[in-house]
Amino acid sequence: MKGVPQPTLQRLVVYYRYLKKLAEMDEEKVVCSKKMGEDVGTSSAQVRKDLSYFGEFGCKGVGYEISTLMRCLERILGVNKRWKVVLVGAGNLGRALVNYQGFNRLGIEIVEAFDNDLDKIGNRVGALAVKNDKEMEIIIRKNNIKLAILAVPGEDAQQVARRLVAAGIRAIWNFAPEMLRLPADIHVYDENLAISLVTLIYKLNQDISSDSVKYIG
Amino acid sequence: MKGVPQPTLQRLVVYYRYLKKLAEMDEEKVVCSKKMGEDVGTSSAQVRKDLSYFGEFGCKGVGYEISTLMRCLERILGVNKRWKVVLVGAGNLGRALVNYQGFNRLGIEIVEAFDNDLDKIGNRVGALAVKNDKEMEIIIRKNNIKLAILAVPGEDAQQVARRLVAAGIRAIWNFAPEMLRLPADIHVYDENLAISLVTLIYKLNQDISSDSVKYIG
DNA sequence: TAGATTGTTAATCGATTAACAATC
DNA sequence: TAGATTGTTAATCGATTAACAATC
Repeated sequence: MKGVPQPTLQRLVVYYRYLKKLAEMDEEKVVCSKKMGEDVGTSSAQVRKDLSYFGEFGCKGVGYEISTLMRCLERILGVNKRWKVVLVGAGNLGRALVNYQGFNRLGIEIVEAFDNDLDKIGNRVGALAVKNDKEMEIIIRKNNIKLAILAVPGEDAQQVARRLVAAGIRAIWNFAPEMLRLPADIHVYDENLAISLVTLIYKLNQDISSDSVKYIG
Repeated sequence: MKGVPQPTLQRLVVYYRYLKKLAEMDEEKVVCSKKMGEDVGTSSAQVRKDLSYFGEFGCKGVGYEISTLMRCLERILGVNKRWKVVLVGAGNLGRALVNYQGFNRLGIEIVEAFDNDLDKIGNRVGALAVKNDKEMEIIIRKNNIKLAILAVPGEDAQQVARRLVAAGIRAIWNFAPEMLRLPADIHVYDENLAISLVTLIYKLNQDISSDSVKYIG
């Protein structure tokens, strides 16, 4: 149950969503790794290998029972439970995340939103009212919240992150373009939108450069 | 210039942002790979290796001239040019992306926003007015736009993506939780927010499970 | 039984790390 | 010159792929 590669974990989420869709369509009871792989864009060997980190879920010569595997993945990933989450930073991105559908389906519930901007405090964001971030620590402690979404400006990120950890937060989904320096046992996922975008621009730019080489040479 | 690992590319963006900050602070003219690595959370060997894919930028015994390396990375990544981008899907996420600062700094300019929802068409999103997606193809062609942000519901994603490609789009930043099936020469970056979040939940859940083992055993 | 498909082992591939000669 | 640091080569590590025995 330890040493699961990060790529495997990410594919597991994809498998889970795929199985959920299959289950909704309700056409087949069983799916094999070959079909799964083709449908989600990987190989059958990869699918079997990924699952093998967690146990045996299939039936040789037959495949995987869709509903069973789905529920197993649900438990493995932890999305069978409900998770309370706080948002810090009620800017454009933060507001979009609160309103984003699809988190609910994964058992995520954003229960509070905080900001330090007096103009934002009190505003509605989805079903929430933005609260003063001074209340942050108390509310996080009282509700025993472990997961936070950090969507504050880069220059505030480190300081806010430390406050979150001091208040009992154990995992941070970080949208600020800053390296957070936190205790090693705090889980951080850096969601760096600029990185994603620039890798696309790089490839686009490569194409164009090699095109012009064609014209010259 | 080919065969650059994706992780290298992503770190290059981090180095670039780091150097920009150093340049703004204007304290040192030169930085060495050791300091760079420590400050951005990797090793000096990794920094040198990453750069070596593109040439020689340093001075043995000295380090890298900050402003020079910055400009080199700018050109390598393609962010020295301005890139026109269209947004398709003016929901919460799409609107947040249009308003997101930080893209501008990377030379990205979102020049049009489209939607098929009559309630959204005509609304302002940042400085843009949302247009009917029926006009999409014509406008993309006319302005010779190569990059699109796809923020439509999952069920529409495949069909919209095909239309974008037919209109001349060469790279898609895909926020829809769908595998796009497109010609191999189209660049797609899947930005899957659910995947990121679930990997955090998995780790959080692991912690909690092993905690309870502690109490039992 | 014959055909299909799993779970796993071994082989391959690719990225990271360590070490060091070159040289400022 | 002595100390520092690059760029690169070789060693290591980790993930993917291929192959196949087990078995439904």
